[in-house]
Amino acid sequence: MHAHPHLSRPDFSTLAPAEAAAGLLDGFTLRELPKGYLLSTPASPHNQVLMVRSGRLRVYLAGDNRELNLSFLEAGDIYTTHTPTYVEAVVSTSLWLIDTPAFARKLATDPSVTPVMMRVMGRLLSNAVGLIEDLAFREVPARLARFLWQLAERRGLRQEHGWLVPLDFSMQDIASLLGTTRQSISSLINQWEREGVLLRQSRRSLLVPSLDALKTRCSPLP
Amino acid sequence: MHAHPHLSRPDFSTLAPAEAAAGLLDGFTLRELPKGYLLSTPASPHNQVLMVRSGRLRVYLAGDNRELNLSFLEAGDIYTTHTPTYVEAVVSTSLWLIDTPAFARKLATDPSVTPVMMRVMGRLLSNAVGLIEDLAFREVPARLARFLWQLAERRGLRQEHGWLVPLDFSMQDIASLLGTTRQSISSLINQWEREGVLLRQSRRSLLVPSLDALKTRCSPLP
DNA sequence: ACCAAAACGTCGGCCAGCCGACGGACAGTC
DNA sequence: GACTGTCCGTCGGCTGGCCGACGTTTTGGT
Repeated sequence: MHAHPHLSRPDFSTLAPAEAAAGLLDGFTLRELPKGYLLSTPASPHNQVLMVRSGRLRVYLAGDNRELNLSFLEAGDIYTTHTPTYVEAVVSTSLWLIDTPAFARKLATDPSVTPVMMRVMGRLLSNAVGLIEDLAFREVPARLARFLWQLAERRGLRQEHGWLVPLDFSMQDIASLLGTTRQSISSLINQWEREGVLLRQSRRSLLVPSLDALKTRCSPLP
Repeated sequence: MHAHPHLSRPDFSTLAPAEAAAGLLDGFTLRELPKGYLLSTPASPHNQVLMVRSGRLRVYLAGDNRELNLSFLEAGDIYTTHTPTYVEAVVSTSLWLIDTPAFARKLATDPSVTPVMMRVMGRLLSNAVGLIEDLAFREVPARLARFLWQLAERRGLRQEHGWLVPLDFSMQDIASLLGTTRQSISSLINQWEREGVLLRQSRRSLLVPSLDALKTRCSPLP
């Protein structure tokens, strides 16, 4: 199994602190984006490389009256607009930016940046492939189960009666991440709550008594 | 508009002949694969970088009794198994291979390889995003129209009564590229033939009288 | 020329899930 | 407290296209 788009963070443990502080961000400019700002569209001419300092970006594709979220980027996340997507600040966000020509020069002079960049692109690729697998092979319930399961694995807090899973996405957000509709997600979650797989804690968190119950729902129809 | 997976070729015009001959392939080993050989699976432990010399590779994902082709690789194509896919020789194939650790060393010592690799990964990413758009936003007829249209753009030969489009894929191959079934493709092609959009020339080529007829079928429902 | 295997054409049943619609529950804000 | 915007729950109708099935055509091997 490999990672889901929206849950993976860059692997900074492999980045020497000196690099992170000194080399890597040379040449980047710091920018503040207001909430709702559209940083990039598929049509925009020049690519760039960015790293989020604080806030939250949404990376998405848009089709005929429908949107598909590829990923949400938060503090520390790196992204490159090599690929034709929309990038939008969902809250006020500050980030470091550089455009591709400048970054290419940087790559040429400082070879230590290359492995970082390869990892970033590799991760983007894995995310994309994961989404393709979801869309092509899995039904909506399996996608949601996988999503929640991974969220619990990564962000869940062990509690007395299960895992407390923080959920700072609206149902519309989740639907767009999984390539389905708000209604389908809403119905599923409520059904699962009736079945005892989930307990709604607050508005923005779930309690999952047993991860196994989720895991069994990850496969098509056993 | 951006490229479809299965139709793009690497841009060697940007590669100085000296590089192509001398630097790039240093450290690669030449291998011959028999027809049907499975070079790589999602489970296989170590990644590699490869370039096809002759023959044909199929890159695909497998799900529950279903397969999805990401791409077919032919002479000159470069690929990296950074991402968990199956790679299989559909005919007897010869290729240059190197594994990632060795390639990483190469990248570190010879910075001129970096841009080539970035382009390759960028292309893979664009292909993946294109597929996601297909699966998420477009219905099957639109996917097929787009596929044929791009094939005609790239490989089509101008003829007296239209474009002659070579088609060295079986219908099953096309279906798997577009994330649908053999039956749907078969029905569509025959229907379009009845409507005069297509003429079957030989078994492995089509004659398209007007590309516009295809183009109008690329959008959902106008 | 022959036969097996692969590829193609077509039909109908069936269902996941999209879509529109509408009402209720929560914030904030004035 | 009323006013407004965003989010959530639920229902039913409708449909794209998957699936199984079966017959026909083409290919390739010996």
